[in-house]
Amino acid sequence: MAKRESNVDRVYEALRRMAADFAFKPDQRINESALSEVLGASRTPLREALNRLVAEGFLTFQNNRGFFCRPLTPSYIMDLYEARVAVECEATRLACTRASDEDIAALADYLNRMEPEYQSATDPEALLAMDESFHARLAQLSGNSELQRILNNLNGRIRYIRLIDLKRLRDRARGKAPGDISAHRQIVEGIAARNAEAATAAMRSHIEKRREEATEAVRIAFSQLYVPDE
Amino acid sequence: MAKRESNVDRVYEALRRMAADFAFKPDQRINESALSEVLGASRTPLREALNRLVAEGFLTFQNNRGFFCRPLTPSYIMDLYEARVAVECEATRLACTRASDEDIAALADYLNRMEPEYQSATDPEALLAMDESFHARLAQLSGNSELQRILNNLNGRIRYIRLIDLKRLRDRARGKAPGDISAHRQIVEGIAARNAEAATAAMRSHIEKRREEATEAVRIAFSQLYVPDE
DNA sequence: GAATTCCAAACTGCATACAATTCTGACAAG
DNA sequence: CTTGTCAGAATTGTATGCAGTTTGGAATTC
Repeated sequence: MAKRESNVDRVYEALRRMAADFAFKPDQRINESALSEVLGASRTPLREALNRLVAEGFLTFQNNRGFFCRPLTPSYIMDLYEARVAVECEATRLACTRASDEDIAALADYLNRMEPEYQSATDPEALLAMDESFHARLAQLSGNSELQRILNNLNGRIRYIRLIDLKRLRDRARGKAPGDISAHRQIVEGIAARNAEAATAAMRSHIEKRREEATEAVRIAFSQLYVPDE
Repeated sequence: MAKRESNVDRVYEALRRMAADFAFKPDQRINESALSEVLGASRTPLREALNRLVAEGFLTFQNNRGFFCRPLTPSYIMDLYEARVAVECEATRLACTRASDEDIAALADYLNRMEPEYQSATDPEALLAMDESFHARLAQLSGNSELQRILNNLNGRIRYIRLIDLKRLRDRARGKAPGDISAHRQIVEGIAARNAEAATAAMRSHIEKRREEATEAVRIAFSQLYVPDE
């Protein structure tokens, strides 16, 4: 009887996904009327959802001109990766002093259970889902919900680029596992040993390795976004 | 002729300030009609602004029940302080390798010029403004606008507690300067020496010293918010 | 041909109206 | 005294309409 989810929430979820996937091209202007028809809602709830996404950095807004997709530039993506370093390293540090042995063991266990799938999966979407899931679980060990919240936001905006990055890893190293689970394992070992320096160093180098590919990944992103096929 | 600022923006700014100052009491339900009259706008732009603030963590939202002020608990405030550590330490680290000598000198200079005012000021609002300004400038030196954005958001939500904290410092140490500018100076010196370890360590201990007071500050916050006078 | 002006069409900004849901408190039953 | 129920009041959810602004391109000028 009671509607569990409002129209705004539904529209918001749909838009977040679209914005994350760059269904709106970088800097593209968004037509409210057209979009409201596609989403089956009037402009009022649509605009409420759009405003949330502006506040989260997925979209931008200009007075009397409406909503636009966020830009896509190497420096923007670098900023996001650097912010991830900030958030995830601190989360790792906190996990070292705060997480229970059981919770750490559970994360290590998760890594072990996932490994076969990790090794065999070739679908970048699946790989990314597992990767994000690991990082999210780790952030949970920090016990800090703000860090988790920020990380979730950063992940949404960086997702498209990480997907490209994973695709490249797969294509470059045929036969080798694209997801370097060893880096994840190293981080968890550091936490298990309650060695904050080792754990954060591992996390930092893990993320920064990906960051270095950002410029190239952005270039590929543009070619994908503006070329009709595949 | 052209309106520079939309109604939504004006309402948003007003609401952000109100939310930061806990003009809405923690967990208090917000009445849209009443608020729209106070702010001189209809519910449509009001709700758009409210949605932005939900996305930024200043407010919460429940379906069919409307908007509520964010809660105020020690653990929530601790989380915010810890997130500040994450963001500001990484910003400091980046500043060490990235900021120009001139920019670092300018920050040191700002600190010197502010010192007399810092020492003499007793108004917590003024002290906090200077403190926030220093931290914002430092974040600028990182060259990372995401870190700046996140810091700005955290500062807004933690502001009320920091204000109380400064008031306590002033009242406890009569005659002594409440703003310990020495900590700030130490951070800048670390950056000037391009010594990331020293600079981030100074930043970390600076913020964590404040964090330790959080529980007590929250207690005071509640007594202020729910007692008529003072 | 390039730059400028101007107008109609398209779009955004916002108030309002009404439907849907939740809240309040009076009353009844246990 | 507590719990349950129910109708009316209050509040939120969303569609719609219109005013104000921007946009795109035809007409005009240099």
